[in-house]
Amino acid sequence: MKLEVNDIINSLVEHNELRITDQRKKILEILIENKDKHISVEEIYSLSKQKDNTIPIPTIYRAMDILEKTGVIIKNDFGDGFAKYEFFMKEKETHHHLICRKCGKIIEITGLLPEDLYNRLLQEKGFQYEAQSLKIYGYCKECINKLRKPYSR
Amino acid sequence: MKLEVNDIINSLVEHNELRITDQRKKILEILIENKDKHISVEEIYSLSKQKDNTIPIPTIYRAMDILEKTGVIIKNDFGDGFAKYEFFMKEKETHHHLICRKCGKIIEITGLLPEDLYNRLLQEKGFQYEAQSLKIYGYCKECINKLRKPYSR
DNA sequence: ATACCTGCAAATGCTTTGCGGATGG
DNA sequence: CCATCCGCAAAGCATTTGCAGGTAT
Repeated sequence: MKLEVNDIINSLVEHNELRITDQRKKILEILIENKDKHISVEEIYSLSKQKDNTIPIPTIYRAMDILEKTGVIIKNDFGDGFAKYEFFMKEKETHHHLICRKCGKIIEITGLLPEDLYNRLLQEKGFQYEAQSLKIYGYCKECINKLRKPYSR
Repeated sequence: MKLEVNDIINSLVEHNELRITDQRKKILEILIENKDKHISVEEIYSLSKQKDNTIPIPTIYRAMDILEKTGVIIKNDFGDGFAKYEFFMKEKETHHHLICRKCGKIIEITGLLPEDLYNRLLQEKGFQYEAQSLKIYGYCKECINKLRKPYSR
């Protein structure tokens, strides 16, 4: 764990002009400890508070911007008002997200898209999509039965 | 045009307990005039100002909430900070959205998903997705050549 | 009559910014 | 040494809400 943080940090320093500070190290630790989740700035803030020292919200935002630009994390906006971040693991299979409109639950899925979709979109539309950037909204198992559908033409 | 607005209004009144006001009529007109676009509250506000009377922003938001709940419009969050609305046309083929991360352009696509995906997700994940709710982020033709990709592990 | 709607101002809540002081390389 | 970063307070900005008066049905 500690090692992985340092690996990333060394790589960052090597390839970029950014500096390594205690705050950024701690943020990276928290991100790695939660690498299977989608975590918000608020949650990172709380977790830093539970550890020794608290990292102020603006500092976290600034760190997230840099980590995103350098490809260490992926920023997601699932429409619930909080940006969500996930640690990027190149080893992990490309996945996409199902988002429940009611409870906000995120379900990860793989193998959803046709194999040739990337090339098809590139050729037909000139559009080059990002891995993991696909989102589908709807309702999860638990929420399906709690719905009302008032009016439709 | 006028007719279509009135049809919708009559249908709304019939099936719901909501009231038809001049403001809501005007908003519906604007939505229909822009039925091929994705339009923001701010744009609706500007367009109402160009017509005879100006509809205040909070009134527009409240109308949009109701129109969305009743299925007349679809609300979209493309991640640029503004909710975007499109008039729902049942005649139109189900479409999805490609969103350019750089310029914000929206490209509509159809026939993207495998036919059986809806049932597969329902059975495998218990997830019931909304038609038209799929989004893929990436870069459009025009923006692809203006990019930099700094660091990747 | 009365439940619903409007319009103004003010509040919300996530995110960003300005700036003086601190610090990594 | 000095460019970058931190931390605090304050600002930004889309969206929401309270409330008093208005309107549709």
